[in-house]
Amino acid sequence: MEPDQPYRDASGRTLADYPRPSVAVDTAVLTVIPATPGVPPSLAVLLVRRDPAASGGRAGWALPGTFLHRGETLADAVSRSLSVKAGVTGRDPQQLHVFDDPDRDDRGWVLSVAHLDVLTHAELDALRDPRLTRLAPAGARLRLPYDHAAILALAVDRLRTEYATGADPRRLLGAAFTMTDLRAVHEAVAGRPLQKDTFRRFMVDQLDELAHITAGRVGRPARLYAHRPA
Amino acid sequence: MEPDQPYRDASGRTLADYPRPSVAVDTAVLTVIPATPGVPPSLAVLLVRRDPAASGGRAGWALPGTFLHRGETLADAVSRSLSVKAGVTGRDPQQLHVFDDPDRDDRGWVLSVAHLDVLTHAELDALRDPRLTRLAPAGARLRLPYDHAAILALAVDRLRTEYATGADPRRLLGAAFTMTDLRAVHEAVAGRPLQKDTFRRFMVDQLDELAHITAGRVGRPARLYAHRPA
DNA sequence: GAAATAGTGTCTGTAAGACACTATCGG
DNA sequence: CCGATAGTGTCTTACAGACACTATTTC
Repeated sequence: MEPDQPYRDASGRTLADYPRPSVAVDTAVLTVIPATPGVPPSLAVLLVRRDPAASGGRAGWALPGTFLHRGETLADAVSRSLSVKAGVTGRDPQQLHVFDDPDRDDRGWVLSVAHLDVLTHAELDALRDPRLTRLAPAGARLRLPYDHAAILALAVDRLRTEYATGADPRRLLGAAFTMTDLRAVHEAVAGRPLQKDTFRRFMVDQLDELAHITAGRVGRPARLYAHRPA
Repeated sequence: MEPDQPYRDASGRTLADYPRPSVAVDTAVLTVIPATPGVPPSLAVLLVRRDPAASGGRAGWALPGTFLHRGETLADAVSRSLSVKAGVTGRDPQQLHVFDDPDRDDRGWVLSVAHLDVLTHAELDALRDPRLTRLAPAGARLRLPYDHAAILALAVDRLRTEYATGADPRRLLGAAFTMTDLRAVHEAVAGRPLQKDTFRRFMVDQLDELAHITAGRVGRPARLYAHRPA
């Protein structure tokens, strides 16, 4: 990837002659676990077992991460780390922040670019390796190494901001859903109950109204909606 | 800075045995140039002369930037680049985004962390070296190298978002100012005129009302306000 | 008084929060 | 009919946008 005639500065040195940091990516993969009878849906984060060699022999759980390889973009590295460490294919990782404390990693000088990615629970549970990964409640104060607790907090905050502005912007719901389904997802992200009527009025004109109606369940059937193509 | 017993991974290699990118910082330093008779205040960005050696002999202007040195935080590197390249002391640089295209810099593999910093025109004009720097209108489509046009656009957007939420959050105004002064600054940042009455009603209860009044000028004297201590 | 600038009264439209009501199903 | 869930009517409050008015100065 280096040019044949590497660039040399005024003192005749190339970029490689100056000290460079290692650059890592760490990703908070968030999802919404669907409701089960009696349990509301909840926001969860994907954790992977820490490499014992990299963590000084200590066990534990951490956000998936990896070092950036030559020729890769950060998004590539995020996808690779999810694929290798969790068996999961990422969708659209989004940068959050660079953690840059020179002493944050005792292995050396390591910058970490924090990312957020969002997957449906179906994708995540079908793909992830249960021996290497677990899902933990994203709202809880988890004990995580490095800056991972801060990354998680940033990621949840970012996702909440996104979900406050529109209808399921990360497409966690499928092709057809009821207003109650949509509200349940938004409540899981927000971490608090939302008003039924206000919520509906805000969302209804951002969605396509389908002709179909739910049937077979208790209570009045619900209208079905779909995401607007946009 | 390296520990005496460097960390070795499963294959016995240290972090330094893997390829690492160079990491740069580039900063959009924004300011508001005060009104002169007949000319409204305007948002401006600080540009520095490009190092001809680094730009293949081509002249031109760019955002100030530098490479990250060992032991430095990104904010440190931003401050250093402003100090060395422009003679300016930065205040509170804020990360915007990491530009990570592996081919974005023809000198090699260089990541750039874009930053925003904001200074008063007084600070900037007292400190900056006019032979090395100029102020350019931040709204214009400037021809800038690398991703600098994108960085500038991100920086302006971020500043607009900040100024939409409160009264002069970056403290571009001094200890006492009129509502018209405040509105002029917000209009320069927003890049469009704002309603006099709506603006006042939104701002007035975020400020401390001073006892003093302007005098000596044409028209009704104006009440003076100060930033609330926060 | 005229020009200029500062500041306010008030109407309209929109939207959130809150509450209670109506609608339509299964059993 | 009852229980359960879906969906709406409507009141209150708040606030942005818009317009026109009043207030206080210099000349």
